[in-house]
Amino acid sequence: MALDLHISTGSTNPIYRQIVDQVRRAVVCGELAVGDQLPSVRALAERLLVNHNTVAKAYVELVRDGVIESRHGRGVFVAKKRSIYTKAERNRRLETVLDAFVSEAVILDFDDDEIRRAIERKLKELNGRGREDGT
Amino acid sequence: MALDLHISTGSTNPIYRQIVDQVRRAVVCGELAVGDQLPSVRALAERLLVNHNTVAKAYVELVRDGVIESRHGRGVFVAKKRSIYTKAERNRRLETVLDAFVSEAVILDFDDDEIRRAIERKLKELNGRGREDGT
Amino acid sequence: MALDLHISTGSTNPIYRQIVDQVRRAVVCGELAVGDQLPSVRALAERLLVNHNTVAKAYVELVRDGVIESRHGRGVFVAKKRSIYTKAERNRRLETVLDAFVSEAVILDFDDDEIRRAIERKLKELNGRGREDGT
Amino acid sequence: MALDLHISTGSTNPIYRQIVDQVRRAVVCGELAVGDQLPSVRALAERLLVNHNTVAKAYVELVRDGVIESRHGRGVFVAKKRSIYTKAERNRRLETVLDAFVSEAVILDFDDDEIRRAIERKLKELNGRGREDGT
DNA sequence: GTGGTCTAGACCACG
DNA sequence: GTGGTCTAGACCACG
Repeated sequence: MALDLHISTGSTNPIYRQIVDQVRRAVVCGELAVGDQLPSVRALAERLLVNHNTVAKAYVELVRDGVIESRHGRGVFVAKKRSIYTKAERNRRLETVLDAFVSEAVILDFDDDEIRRAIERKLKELNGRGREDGT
Repeated sequence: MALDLHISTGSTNPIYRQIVDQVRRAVVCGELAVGDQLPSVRALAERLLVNHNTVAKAYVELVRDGVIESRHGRGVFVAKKRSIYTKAERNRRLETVLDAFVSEAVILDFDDDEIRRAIERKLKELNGRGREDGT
Repeated sequence: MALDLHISTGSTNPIYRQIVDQVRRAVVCGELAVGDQLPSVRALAERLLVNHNTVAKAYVELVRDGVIESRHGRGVFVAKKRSIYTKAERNRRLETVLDAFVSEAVILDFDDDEIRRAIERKLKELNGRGREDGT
Repeated sequence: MALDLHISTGSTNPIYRQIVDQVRRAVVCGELAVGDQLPSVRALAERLLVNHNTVAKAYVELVRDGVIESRHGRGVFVAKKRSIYTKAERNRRLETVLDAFVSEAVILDFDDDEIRRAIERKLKELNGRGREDGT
């Protein structure tokens, strides 16, 4: 299955962030499996109509987080999953995105049950797409 | 109940964003009712020890989004609630932050139950601060 | 004490790496204490005669590793020390630099005792310069 | 004893570097004696499943550093040991990798004893592979 | 003034 | 052909 990325230039979210997030999501969903090769920096840049440095920046961040690995001269591949961060650091990072999510939901005037249902829907969606539980 | 804001300078979240979010949340939670007066730009800046341009920027955004309104020469007040976003737009915005949250959580290797518990904890935390359920 | 950095353009080590390494070393040695401000991206770039993007790249990496933190519009500061990486990840990273060190030493024909003495000398040097043990 | 090389494609260390380092170490450790013949570029490339240009590049570097010598039409042999670097240069090079190693270890929050133990472990590992102490 | 992002284009290292 | 680094220069967000 070809990696399907789309970036929005009008967003406050920088382009390289959008790439990072979408690749991570593809890995989480099982669209990309361990060992799969990603498009080359230049090929992806051309496809997304962005500068190659922007793609490279996204790939560097993904490498640093252990999601992908770069084999010199050969390309970029999905890495074997490994735990990089301490429990404290993982909690710190979870808190950041949790805050962003719940605040935005509350500001948009969704109530607690709507938030719960949204979460359940999304978890089901992910589990359905190739993620074996007990991962 | 006086508006209780606290900003953190070390955060990646810009200060003006923190102000906007906390005011919005206070309105949603009922800590601030329609017609309540907010502190003046300069008073709030002084209290929070931030630049007054930063507070002004936050207020501009809140006015633009219809949360507060400025009455010339009198001050800034909580506006009558009006829905700005269509249902579809609200859902679209929720989906964005929901995706960001759940995929980050999964990448960080939290399982479904940990995610649910994190959500419950955060909701409880918010409800504790004056928000009655079903608000 | 002003931060004293020097980069060598002829090295195989990229410029941004040299900056990262030297800042880390300065933090380790106590030349930079928690809360100290680093030179601005542009000021440092000018001083080192390199492009500001190169300095920015170094700072981004230091932020990602939790060594420094960026306060928007104010500058970059030495962060409070926190453990980010798991034991396994720390070991993995140690192994990489350990291999590089010992291989090079062996290739240069230093014997085991010379290597031990070099390590002792360096540890003493670091402990003498503001690093309290039990850190 | 046949030259025992193993390269890891996933490493950040380029393949040609891995070959260079391992050959040098084999010479230092006595696994390869003066006058011993090395496998041909193509034979080694085939054995290691790498591009022959990669092996050639490694051999060029080893020749340049005086570790091996190529006898036209006959093959590649371990050269008579000669010191290329002055004492000062050897110390300078050791200092560079020593700094990199110790400061990374300290940043990763390993204490002095852990560093010592890591060194001992690595030295033992190397000595186990045919290097007699005092070599 | 501060850092962050992006582009266009170049050159290098590796295989 | 692959990724990595760097420059010069631009524009944006924040305070």
